[in-house]
Amino acid sequence: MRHRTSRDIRTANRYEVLRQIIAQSPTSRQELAAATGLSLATVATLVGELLDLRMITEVGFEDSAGGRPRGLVAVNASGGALIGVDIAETYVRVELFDLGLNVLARADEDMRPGESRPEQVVGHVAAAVGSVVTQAGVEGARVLGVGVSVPGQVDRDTGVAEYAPNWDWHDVPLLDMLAEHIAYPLYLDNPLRACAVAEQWFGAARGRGDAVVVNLGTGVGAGLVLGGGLHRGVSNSAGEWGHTTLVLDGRLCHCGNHGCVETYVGAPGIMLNLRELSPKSTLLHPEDQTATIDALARGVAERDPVALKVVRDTARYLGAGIADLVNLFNPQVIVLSSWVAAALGEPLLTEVREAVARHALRRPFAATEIVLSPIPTDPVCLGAATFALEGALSSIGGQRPTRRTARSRD
Amino acid sequence: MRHRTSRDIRTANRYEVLRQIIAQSPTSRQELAAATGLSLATVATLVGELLDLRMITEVGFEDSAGGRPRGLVAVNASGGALIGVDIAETYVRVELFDLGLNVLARADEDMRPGESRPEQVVGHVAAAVGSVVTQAGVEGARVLGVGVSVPGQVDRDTGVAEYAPNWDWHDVPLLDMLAEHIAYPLYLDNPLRACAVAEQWFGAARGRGDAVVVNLGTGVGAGLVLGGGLHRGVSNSAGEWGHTTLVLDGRLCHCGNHGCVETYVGAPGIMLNLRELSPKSTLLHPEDQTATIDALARGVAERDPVALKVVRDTARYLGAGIADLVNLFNPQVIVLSSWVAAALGEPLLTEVREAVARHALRRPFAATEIVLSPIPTDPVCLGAATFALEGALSSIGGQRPTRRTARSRD
DNA sequence: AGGGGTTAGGAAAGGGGGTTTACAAAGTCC
DNA sequence: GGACTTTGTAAACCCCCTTTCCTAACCCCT
Repeated sequence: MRHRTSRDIRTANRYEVLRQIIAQSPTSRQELAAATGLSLATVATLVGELLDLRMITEVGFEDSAGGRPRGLVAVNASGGALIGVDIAETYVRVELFDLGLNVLARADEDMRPGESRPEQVVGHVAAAVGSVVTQAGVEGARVLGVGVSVPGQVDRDTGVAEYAPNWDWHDVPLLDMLAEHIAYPLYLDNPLRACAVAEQWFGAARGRGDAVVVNLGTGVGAGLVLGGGLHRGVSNSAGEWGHTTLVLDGRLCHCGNHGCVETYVGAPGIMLNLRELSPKSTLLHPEDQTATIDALARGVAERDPVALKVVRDTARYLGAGIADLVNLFNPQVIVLSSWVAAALGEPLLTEVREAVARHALRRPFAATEIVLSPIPTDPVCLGAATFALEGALSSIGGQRPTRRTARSRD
Repeated sequence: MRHRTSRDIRTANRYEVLRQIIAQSPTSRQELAAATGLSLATVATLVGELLDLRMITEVGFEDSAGGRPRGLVAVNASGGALIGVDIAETYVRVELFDLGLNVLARADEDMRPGESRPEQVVGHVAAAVGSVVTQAGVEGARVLGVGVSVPGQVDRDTGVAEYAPNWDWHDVPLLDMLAEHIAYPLYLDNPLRACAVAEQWFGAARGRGDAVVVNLGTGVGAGLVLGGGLHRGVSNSAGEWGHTTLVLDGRLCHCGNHGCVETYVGAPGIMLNLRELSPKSTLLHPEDQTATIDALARGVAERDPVALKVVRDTARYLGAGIADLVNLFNPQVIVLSSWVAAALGEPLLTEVREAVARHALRRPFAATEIVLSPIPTDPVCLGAATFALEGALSSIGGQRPTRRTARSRD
């Protein structure tokens, strides 16, 4: 249990100020102070730091009520680039962002079922990272860092993928291997936490002390934002909500247990819900999760009774599971994220809200918002890039206090 | 989302030092520095503060390896008194502690089923508090504070019991009402968090950053110690684990939901497990939870097959539920607390460990210890008193720096 | 008995951090 | 052009922790 130091306070405040600037660009120091609750002096110092780092720039002035005009600052989009890497079971996706977190370039690499050796995956990642840097035409020096998300349990400090169930990896020194191909600072974590941090910085969890980001994809999990920070647990594997028991002695899960949430609301689980209801439905595309979920979404839009029923059943399971999260964590907001949530959208959300209302305790439920993720792009890449951003912001504390040298503002 | 300030660091360190002193009295500054990871200078300042407050005293010297002997400090048991109040459905229990957290006096007041009005409860509390102060013969001035635990949802800042399901209280200004009868500083919270804080200070969660305290009584809940602090949630109702769904469409719970954990592993749930297995068992004492649980415990000790089976069944439910906690929180330790856990003891623990092993993910499970609470007395009273202790320690930050006046050591 | 070695603990200096206060800068209004 | 307003920086201050220096207190050895 490491001690909290005053430096942590500084880092947290730096995060908060930059978050706020990214969220609302351009903005004034006054507004930042009001939004963050910090004093004007502190905001001014932090803004000065960020200006020195060229992460933001002064962009003009705003009339004040009869006095000196407010100076405005905005993200300096071209002040650097961040790269997010989403390693999944069947593909590697890499996105390059500017500092406004806009996607400048993207590269996808498909991985064949056989390609599961770490060396092969590392090769794909290196190729894709090289590709986005070339595409975006940024000089390498401007890349502030590369965040890598890999499913499973990782040690973010040593950069080791301790356990990745997809490929049966054990203690793969992924970051060291990548470092041989990639010269930028590297950061490792898993998709659950990537999505959580993306919501915390840019999504529905912004400014919320306690939030749970529910990830609905092929697998299912929850990213926990508690007390303003990511909760990681003692071995960095907190948030394994997908293997929570929802139905005692229920469906068999690949984890060996029965009745896991994932077997009912993960994409394969939803397919099973559909198959059990209507084995011959045309909505069902065996062997293709994405197609099936998309077909369901279209079906719901067209008021197809089978699709409606499947979504309702799924929402019922999901609602019971989310109600548990509401009761346990009493968060301000629960965010539904990842591709299944994005595909099924509002209809799912509505049903889920009703189901949660039935299962959760009244008062905690009343305190909790349930929303869809407002993030339009791949949240895993964005979150991974955010790890790189956080890394860049933390490391500046380490070096000397960056004495501001005569910064002219004309 | 309030900001963290440098004062919070000080308070946390103060807690840690005093915790350590209470745990191991007498002790030296050197040992404290090693145990807390703080510098010697900081430890010395904090120890000085506590000496000034008369919470600890210098008690002698210890030989060092050939140099100046180490000064030893110990809790000054008679330096003050703390009172913990445990308000439950059918009784009010009040205990008075010295600063070593030893029980000096105890008072129990039974409440008849009809007596549910706040005024009546307040009357009982006031009477019992008066009683323990008289019994212990301490001067009133030495009482540092009174911690009150009431089941349900409370607002600890305003001292309002927002919702107490036992008596259908809504927004009762409990602390204001008590303040008319009790002149000491008052602190309000609920039994879940009281047990958690008791474990954090004096029990199995000491020194652990992440711990879950599972409360097994008539009701069931979990106190969450995350990142070294209590997690309260946005409306101070985090930890309502008892109403987590364990069996979809299972037993009806008084909360209106089906299949809640509480209906299987709360005392009434265990009685139902017994009744379903063997309706005419002599172990069953209808209308008397305590007697039934005690009978079960004796039955297990005597290898009664029915008792063994009931405990095994209960442990199976409990294990599935606790496995969810292991997966979600990835804590260092899970503590089983409250009277049902104490009564069923080791046999329950053994079965629970096996059941959790079957349900939880392998790696998080390997990182988590599961233990019985080592606290021998009523953990709720102890925890409530601890709230008063924490209050006394926090408030000293507010006043002036207590300039140390010539403290002679002869 | 008196010095040298060793360890404990206090006092002062130093480096972070945040806030308050004072003041210069840059406008508006009369 | 002067008075008023508002912004933003600089300086002073308080809090916190650590490092460094020095004295206190004890041991051992001569």
